[in-house]
Amino acid sequence: MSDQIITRMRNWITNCGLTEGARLPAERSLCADLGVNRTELRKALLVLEAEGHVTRHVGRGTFLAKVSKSGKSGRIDSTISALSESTSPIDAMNARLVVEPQIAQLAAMHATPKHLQDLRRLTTQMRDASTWARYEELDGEFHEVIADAAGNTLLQAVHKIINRVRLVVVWRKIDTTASGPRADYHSFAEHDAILDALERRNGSDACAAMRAHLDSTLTAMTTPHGT
Amino acid sequence: MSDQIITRMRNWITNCGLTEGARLPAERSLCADLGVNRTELRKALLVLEAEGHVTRHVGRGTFLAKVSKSGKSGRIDSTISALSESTSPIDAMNARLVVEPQIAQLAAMHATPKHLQDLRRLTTQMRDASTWARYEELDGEFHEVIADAAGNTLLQAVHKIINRVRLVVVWRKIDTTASGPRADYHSFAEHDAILDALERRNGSDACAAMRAHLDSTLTAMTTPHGT
DNA sequence: GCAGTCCAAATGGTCAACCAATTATACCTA
DNA sequence: TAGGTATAATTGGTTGACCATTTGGACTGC
Repeated sequence: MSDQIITRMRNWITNCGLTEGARLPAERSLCADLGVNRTELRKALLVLEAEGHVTRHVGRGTFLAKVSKSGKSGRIDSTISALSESTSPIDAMNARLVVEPQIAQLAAMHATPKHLQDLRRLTTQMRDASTWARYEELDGEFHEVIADAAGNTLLQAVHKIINRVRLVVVWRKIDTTASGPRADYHSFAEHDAILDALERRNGSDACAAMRAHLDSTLTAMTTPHGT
Repeated sequence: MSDQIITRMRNWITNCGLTEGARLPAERSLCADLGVNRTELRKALLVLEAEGHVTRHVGRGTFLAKVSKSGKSGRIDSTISALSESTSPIDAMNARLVVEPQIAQLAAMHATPKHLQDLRRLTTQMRDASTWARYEELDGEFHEVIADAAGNTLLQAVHKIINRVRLVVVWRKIDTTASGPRADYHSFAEHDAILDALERRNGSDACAAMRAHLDSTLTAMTTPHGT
């Protein structure tokens, strides 16, 4: 499919080290380098031209237009805003339930001492959080550290996307006037269980503990939060 | 300039009164209506396809895309090119192993008769594929239909991202000169097993069958492909 | 040495015939 | 009549030769 060629060309452009305004290799040599025929390459170039990334002139060649080499985060941002328009809160939580337990399982294998140390620090800080906003911030960091510990950059990115879509989609129902989580807040013990499994390098326990944690959160979210 | 044709096509689409999923006139008649030759029209259609506004199928025609999908794909593309720079082939396959089995499990619950019918058709077509490229295309569609059947737009998007990053990252090692998969190709039975579990609405079986399929593919990928 | 000219090579663009997939239709058989 | 099968028509996709433009160097004349 030519869709793939377009992606490869985008990739090539960002990696070829050419600055804006530079001339690309001729079509006939470029398609030999990439191992595709000229028609496929021209299809990709046409799309890139329509997007404004390159300009082409007969007899002269193809040139890079001014492409802002924005970092990954900016592009992920636009993905998130697009996805959040068509995702329901339930979908977001279910997606989290699909990915995070297995991320925890991988983290049990690959977590470094630094990761475990950070997680221990975070569990302590969460217990001391005086506001819900502060707690949420620490909780998000807790999950991000685990995703990082899994050692898979693609899964880490997926985790980031899912969680940020979730933050956009599920509106905070937490009473922001409250002072903070009580000492017996259920998530404390659940976080401890996850961390304990990670320290024991027990992947299946970590997976189960993470699933229990998310289930518990989902239940709390869908239940009216009276006492 | 073909830029103008693209604009005219955009206007034509918005004014023609066709609803989403409707079929456009055939290229040969459309380019007569618009007074342009087929090459120019096809350039415009290619851009519109890359933008996600239309989809095209050999022998069937060109169709207006679902509006929910339009606009997202282009942005997902840039996300993919960014991610593929920092993802290893092993990471890509592992990410697939994390997400797809559970997607299959959800699909067992939510698949519509239409989904199952499409999957049955695809399994047949894959057996008849005369080239590896054709088989890969159908296989990709098979997995996409399952992701769609899971009924979770966020998971579907995640699945799409992972698979397209994988396509960029793991370079095709398949001998493109070969005629196509043999009749006893292992994936045939594995696809059948997945489809069978989906038709029986058995989520755990579907999950296991998908995992077995991906494991098998991963093994084949990492093993030198002698006989 | 220099300006001008010409021409060949290289480049992106175009076209018509052909290919492959799909669908519609006619036809046959039970 | 129902259903299957072969066949033709339709559709989007591909290919290779060819076209139009630009560039750069060789050549010429002064």
